[in-house]
Amino acid sequence: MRKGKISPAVIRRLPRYYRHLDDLFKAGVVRISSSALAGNMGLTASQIRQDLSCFGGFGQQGYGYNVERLRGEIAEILGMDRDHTVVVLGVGNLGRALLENFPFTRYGFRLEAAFEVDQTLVGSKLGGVQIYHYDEMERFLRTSPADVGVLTVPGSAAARTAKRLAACGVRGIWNFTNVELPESELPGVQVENIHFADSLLTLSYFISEEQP
Amino acid sequence: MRKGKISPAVIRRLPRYYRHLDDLFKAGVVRISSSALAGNMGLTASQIRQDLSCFGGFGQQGYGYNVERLRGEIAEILGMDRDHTVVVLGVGNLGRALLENFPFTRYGFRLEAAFEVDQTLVGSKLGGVQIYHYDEMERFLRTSPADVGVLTVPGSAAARTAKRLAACGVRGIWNFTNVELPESELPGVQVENIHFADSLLTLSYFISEEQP
DNA sequence: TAGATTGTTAATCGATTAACAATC
DNA sequence: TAGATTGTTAATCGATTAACAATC
Repeated sequence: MRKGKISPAVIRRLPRYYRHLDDLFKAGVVRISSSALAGNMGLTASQIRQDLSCFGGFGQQGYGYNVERLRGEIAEILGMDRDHTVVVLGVGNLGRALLENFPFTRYGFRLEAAFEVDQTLVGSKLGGVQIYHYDEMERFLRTSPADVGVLTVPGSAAARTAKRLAACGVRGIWNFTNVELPESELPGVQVENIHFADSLLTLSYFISEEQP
Repeated sequence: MRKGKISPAVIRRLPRYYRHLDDLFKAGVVRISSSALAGNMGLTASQIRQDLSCFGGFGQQGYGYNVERLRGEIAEILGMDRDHTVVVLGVGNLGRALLENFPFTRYGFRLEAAFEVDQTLVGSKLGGVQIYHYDEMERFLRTSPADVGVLTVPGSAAARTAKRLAACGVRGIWNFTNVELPESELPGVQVENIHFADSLLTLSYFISEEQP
């Protein structure tokens, strides 16, 4: 289905396509043309057709795209059907926010466990997820390997936690710390960063620029 | 100092430059060459020189860049010296995480207030910030305008809260909801999104791809 | 059939890399 | 001075847009 190497620019747009198609699907829309979707998303019709054609011909001349089918195809391309497993490292406010509110299952992830140093939290559950002591990580992952580790530890613990996760065989790290992880020391591990500070500073730039 | 229009690609890299230069500065490094910084950051020296030259000649032939000066210049370009004001909308787990843990001041933002519908929180403080009722927003912002609103409300309240913020004259919205804000209805407001789901799905793509 | 809309090829635009003269 | 390193111009690469034949 996939035709050769997909460009990073296209990949970064896929989740957004999925989100819009899911909204359309839930709204009962059956078909959509590239130009209607483009209007929706603030892209050009040309770009949408170009992007989707990387993966195969999902549309039909004179008709457009079937919303449900296209949504399903993109879900599959994104790996949402693979039942990935995930563990959370660090149950501070942010870890807690993710455990209690983020709909991992909606995106094909199964939340297996959380790890935390604070003994008052160890042994309890949050969002239905068992919290173990941070040092139980290796033992736990030996018997129940996880695909992804969510890094919500303090910045000072980020690099070494990442290395321990890599040693435990995770294939992805979802990094919420404002620390740049040394990818050279994390072979075979995909790192996806959510850098709050970078995002806020980008906003700062734009609001400063418009009012010099 | 700024030379013409700066490309989006460059702007997105500026916070990362700042972060690395800040680390170097704190580590006591006085000067750095474009190629050393490039090695650090996983970019090319050429790109760094090209990027920085958008804003003027901060370097010196045969020497490189003075870390403290360059850090300061980038801080200024990003508007970190402008004492922006910010309010938080919605004090769930995520709002709380930001109030208690995110170092707004380090990035030049002054946290003025938070707004929440839950009466049990209204009137208390979190991270030193007063929590008002959600409906006090207009009254509060009339007397103390804010530059940025942080959107940590439930998705269902996102669009209408954004519109109210825009009507109150904020110039930026830092959007943590997984909802696409209708920018056409937010004239003059810069929106910067942190879409957790998009980020996780990107990671999902990469770990699924490498193991087909 | 006629109208609509795709998938794809070609043209344009923007971003990155390479090269090098200028100069500290 | 000699060595290092910038800022900038030119070359390459990648991504977006335009155009249109194919076809539902």
